[in-house]
Amino acid sequence: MKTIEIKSAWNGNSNCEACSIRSSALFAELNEEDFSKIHSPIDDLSFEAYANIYTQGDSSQSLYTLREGYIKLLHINPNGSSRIVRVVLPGNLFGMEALLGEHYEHSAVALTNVRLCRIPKVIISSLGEESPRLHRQIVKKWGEALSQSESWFSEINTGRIEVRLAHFLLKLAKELGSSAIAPLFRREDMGLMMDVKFETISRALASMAEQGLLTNITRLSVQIPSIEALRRFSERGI
Amino acid sequence: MKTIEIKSAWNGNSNCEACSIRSSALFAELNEEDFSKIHSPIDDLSFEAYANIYTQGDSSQSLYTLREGYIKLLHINPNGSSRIVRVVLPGNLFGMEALLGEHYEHSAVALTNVRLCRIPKVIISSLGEESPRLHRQIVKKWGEALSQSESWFSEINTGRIEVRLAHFLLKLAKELGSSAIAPLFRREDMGLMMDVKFETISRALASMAEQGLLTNITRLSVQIPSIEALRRFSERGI
DNA sequence: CGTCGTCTTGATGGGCATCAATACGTGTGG
DNA sequence: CCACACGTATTGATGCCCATCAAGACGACG
Repeated sequence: MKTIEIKSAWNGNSNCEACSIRSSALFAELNEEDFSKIHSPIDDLSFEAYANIYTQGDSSQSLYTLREGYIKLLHINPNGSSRIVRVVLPGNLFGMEALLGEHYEHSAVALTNVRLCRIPKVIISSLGEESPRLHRQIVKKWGEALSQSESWFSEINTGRIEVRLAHFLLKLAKELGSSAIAPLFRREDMGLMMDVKFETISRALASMAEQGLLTNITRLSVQIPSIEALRRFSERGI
Repeated sequence: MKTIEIKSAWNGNSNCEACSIRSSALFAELNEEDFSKIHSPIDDLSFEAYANIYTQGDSSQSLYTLREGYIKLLHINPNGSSRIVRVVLPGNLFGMEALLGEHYEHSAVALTNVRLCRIPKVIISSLGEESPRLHRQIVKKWGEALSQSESWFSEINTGRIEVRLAHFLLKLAKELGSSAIAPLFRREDMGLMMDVKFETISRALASMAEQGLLTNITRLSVQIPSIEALRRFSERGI
């Protein structure tokens, strides 16, 4: 039996006022006076790919904002099967259930190396008493999460697998002129997101490469020679 | 060509302080003083089954709480296909995107005859300035919506269709001792929720009746002779 | 270089889509 | 009140897409 080592690192306490992603993060609307009211430490943490951030059912003491990398949120069903309910992108908030209940309602696992900020929920509740701005921002971020979760499922889980994969890639692609590069994850993870088996993901990628929609498929990324062509494919299935 | 008549009725302005579902609704935490600050009218409306409440892309001026009946929220994809992203149950809040942006991000359509309250968003923003209680309640309701949406998809969209249908029925069933009765909707709507065609829903219902899991299937409802048996089936697929 | 985990590719079978025909229910008009 | 039309639900036949089982390739790492 092998011990599973979860690798993480503490990068210090966050300086939120100077944070590079502050404009897109939770504390965007806070001013200097608000920051002076933050006393509990906000930790800046790094995790390696596949590390566990928290597990469904854990006592929820903090919520998080993702700075770099990708995270999957998975819901584990009573029968043991699991399903990826959301992919967290940089700038997104996750673990907000901490504010409501005592336990996380899903597990958060790193898909890549990640860097994130851990915000103790006591900060939110104490600061929330005094700062309507913070509450507004939470409502806004939360709403974005809901709407991303809904459109994620709607677009990633309808139609033939190749079409779904096209939507998935378009959501994550970083444009470089008319072409682009999109990250890939473990085929099994991608299968959980789109509700197919990993072999099917593999076949779909190969088939789309044959059609000229994708090139240069590796474990971790894929090139999209023409975003326009892929978008047409995703909309019309051609 | 036939004109489609959308039938709705105005039941008057809501008296939120005396509302029967107030404890589970948005204004649960407000006190008398807060209510005195509400000036815009909150309408109490009724819609017939299949009526449109609002449409994706409409200018969003209000959010809603459902009092009676069921509502489907559908997301319409760029390619024209649509998918039910959430089913709204009595006491739930919907249309919260109104607070964030200028347009609704999905359409809301009545599955049955419904009764609901329409809350202009100006109430929330003006009241929100002064009442942290209301903001807390919005965050809470919104979080419930997110978590329902996630668990909805996770449990209703994994596995064989009969298993998914079992989860669906268990979520909506009203217990009567050891048996129960669950509402059904149009087969096409149910198909959109579980991502199958309406014929498949029909076949699944028939097959589960043959197995003794369901009896008395009609257009609008179905009897569950043993909730326990259905739950075992939903968890183990037997 | 060998092992292990992951990815790819092949063969077969099952579940759902699709097309089609029929049955049921509700409302309309004769 | 019955006949008919229309929307919805059921049931059947066929084919496609994906799951499953299996074997082999590739890459990372000790």
